[in-house]
Amino acid sequence: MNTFTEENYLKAIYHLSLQAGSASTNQIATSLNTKAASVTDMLKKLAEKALINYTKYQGVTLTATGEKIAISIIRKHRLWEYFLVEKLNFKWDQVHDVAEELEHIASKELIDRLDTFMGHPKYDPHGDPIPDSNGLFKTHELKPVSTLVVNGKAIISGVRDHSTSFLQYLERMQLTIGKKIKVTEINDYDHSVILQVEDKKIHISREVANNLLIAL
Amino acid sequence: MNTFTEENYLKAIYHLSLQAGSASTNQIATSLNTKAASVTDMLKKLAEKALINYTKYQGVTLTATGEKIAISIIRKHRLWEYFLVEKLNFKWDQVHDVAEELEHIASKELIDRLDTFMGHPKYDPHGDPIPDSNGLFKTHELKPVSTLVVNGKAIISGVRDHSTSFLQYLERMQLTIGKKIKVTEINDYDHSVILQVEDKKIHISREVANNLLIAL
DNA sequence: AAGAATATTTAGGCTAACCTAAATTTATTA
DNA sequence: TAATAAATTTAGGTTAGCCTAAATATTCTT
Repeated sequence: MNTFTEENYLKAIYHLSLQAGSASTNQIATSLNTKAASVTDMLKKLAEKALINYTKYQGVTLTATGEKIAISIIRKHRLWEYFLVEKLNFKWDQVHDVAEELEHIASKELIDRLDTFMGHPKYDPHGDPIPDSNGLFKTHELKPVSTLVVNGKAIISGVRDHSTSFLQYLERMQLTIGKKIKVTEINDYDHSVILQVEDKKIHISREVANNLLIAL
Repeated sequence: MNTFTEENYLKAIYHLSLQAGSASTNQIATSLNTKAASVTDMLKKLAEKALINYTKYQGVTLTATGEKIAISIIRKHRLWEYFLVEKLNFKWDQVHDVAEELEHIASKELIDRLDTFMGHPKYDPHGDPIPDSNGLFKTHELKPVSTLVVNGKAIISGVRDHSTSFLQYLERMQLTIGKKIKVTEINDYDHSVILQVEDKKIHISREVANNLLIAL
């Protein structure tokens, strides 16, 4: 088995690679709140264990084995988040840190039973897909609200920014997963957007429109 | 906060002290599967943090602070065991190792919500009392079956041995928590006992009678 | 109460994961 | 393309928790 720290590295590399194709030492250091030198140490170790492809100075990608582990951690993270919100009534902005701890509980049986207990949910509270027990899931193709044109309709389906403050903002604005929206106006000057949500008009900034994801 | 290892030491010291009043270096080493020299290191550290009372060669006891932490870990352990059995349908002999991991999840809010979700259970699946969120619980005064006389009646309420094999044995014999029993015979020679449980007669050894706990 | 047995502590070392500072490589830009 | 900037790695050090072997304290036995 792997240490918590190794698991955190694998997860970070997975997420970073999704965006850029590979992860650099500095990106990993930033995302794990550690220093580049520490990252280099760990990269050697993970490469030694054949969990990453690493050539000095060139950034890293996960091997098949490494990816499998990363996905299993993400599965655990998202299932626990679902549990915390749906069963324990946590708010969606309160669950991340606790799930960061819970995701390292090793037992596969535990997580498969938890999955069954909750009825095999497909998405976590933030709209991210939950891998099944074989590690399969659709890498969802969501677009930001900012890609909609006037009169475009869509359903709020995810977030690009998972920070507490953004999630709290969305909750206050009632811009939560599953809501139907329609763009009624786009401001040319600052790219802010006015949305029709149920019977309300909601004005959001360009930044929010970029970080709020939709399905059509 | 404390490390997982520190928490495990505090828990071990708590359990050992319950029996003998204090815990010795060797007892702690045995119970944590480590070596006496490692224990001595940790005892110094815990004493430094004022979590234990330690004088060289004299064994240790928990301070009030140390005990509070130990009890909070026991609360978490037992609540998780209850969850695993009652909600996820684990068998009572399968939950210990997973609970050993879960008990170190820090969030107090998590555990209090979990407690509420399950309806504030008073006992875990093995009959051990669950401390409430203030750390209060009745240190239960159960006696072994072996203290009963012929025709004595009681209710199975706990176990002294939490090993997988003992728990599996009890399950096979249908000697589970809550069952009403009556002693129909005691064998003078080997101190084995015949119990009436529901409509069955069950023959148990002296060893089992010593490790199975009852309330009257 | 002295010697033997047992328990405990000290000394010195190891590994995982972190750090800073210095060296080196890669990327950028004039 | 040379020089500067930025990114990365290496060198050397720290802490937590563990270990073995040796030293010391306590307990038991006679």
